[in-house]
Amino acid sequence: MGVSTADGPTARFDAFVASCPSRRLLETIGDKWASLVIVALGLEGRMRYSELSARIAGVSQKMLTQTLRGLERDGLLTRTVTPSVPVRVDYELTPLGLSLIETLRHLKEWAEAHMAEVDRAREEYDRKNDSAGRS
Amino acid sequence: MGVSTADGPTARFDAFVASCPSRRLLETIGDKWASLVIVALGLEGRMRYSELSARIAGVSQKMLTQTLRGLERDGLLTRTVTPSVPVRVDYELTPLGLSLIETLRHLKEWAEAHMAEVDRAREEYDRKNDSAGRS
DNA sequence: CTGGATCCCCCCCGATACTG
DNA sequence: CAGTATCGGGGGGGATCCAG
Repeated sequence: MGVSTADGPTARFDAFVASCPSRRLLETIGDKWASLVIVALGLEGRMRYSELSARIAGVSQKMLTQTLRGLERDGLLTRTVTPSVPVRVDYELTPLGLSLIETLRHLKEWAEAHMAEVDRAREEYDRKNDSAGRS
Repeated sequence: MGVSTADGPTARFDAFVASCPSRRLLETIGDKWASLVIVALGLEGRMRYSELSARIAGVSQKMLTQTLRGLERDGLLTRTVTPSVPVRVDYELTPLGLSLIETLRHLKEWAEAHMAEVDRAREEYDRKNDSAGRS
């Protein structure tokens, strides 16, 4: 709140309001671990907590759990507890989560097509600012 | 380091390595202000620093400058200084930056089509955990 | 007008220890 | 096996002042 005092003619394009769907989506999948969890589940189908933990190298228990809770809350995946000993918990994408994978593929395609350009731009930019510097 | 000791058969899918293009792209556009700058420039074409500052409500000078530098480094936009008094600086998307807008549109489309579902899922999730809570 | 420099707070996140 | 609770460091990012 505070960004847009009125919902009327003040907001010309909604992309700049916090409630804009696109921005909220970016906050979700822009999350480092969230997208990895989604991709992993998209590839493997259904995974246990320990499988996810092993698959996504570098994630801590805390972040994995936190990420899974968030995605479950968003309705992107389901959490299934099998009350055995020891407990078994499985995670699986919902149809909603599966549909998101299509979108992630578009991102992947752009990245694979253009990230090399980004690399070159970075090298050039860094080279200019490392040696010659400013002014 | 430590994530992938070997580049050989250890890494089965590159999406989980930090150098994966998709992940790097997500780090870029997942940045709160970066995507807003890109969208703004995509709509308006060419904008001055002050125009961007006014257009993207809530961004601080520091973050705006920092974001612009990052995007310039990535080759997504150009920075043009007109040495008048006072100085005038214009920002404009490069062809590379323009191509990224197409990708952002896919995100937008998914968001507009499905974010309502996410909202419903959240409400339901919160309602269940606010009242009944945990066992 | 554009933005660099500095201070500083907050929150994210990793590490560790403990529970069912 | 699958978490929760807690502590603490580090960095993101806002506010402010200053420079070109």
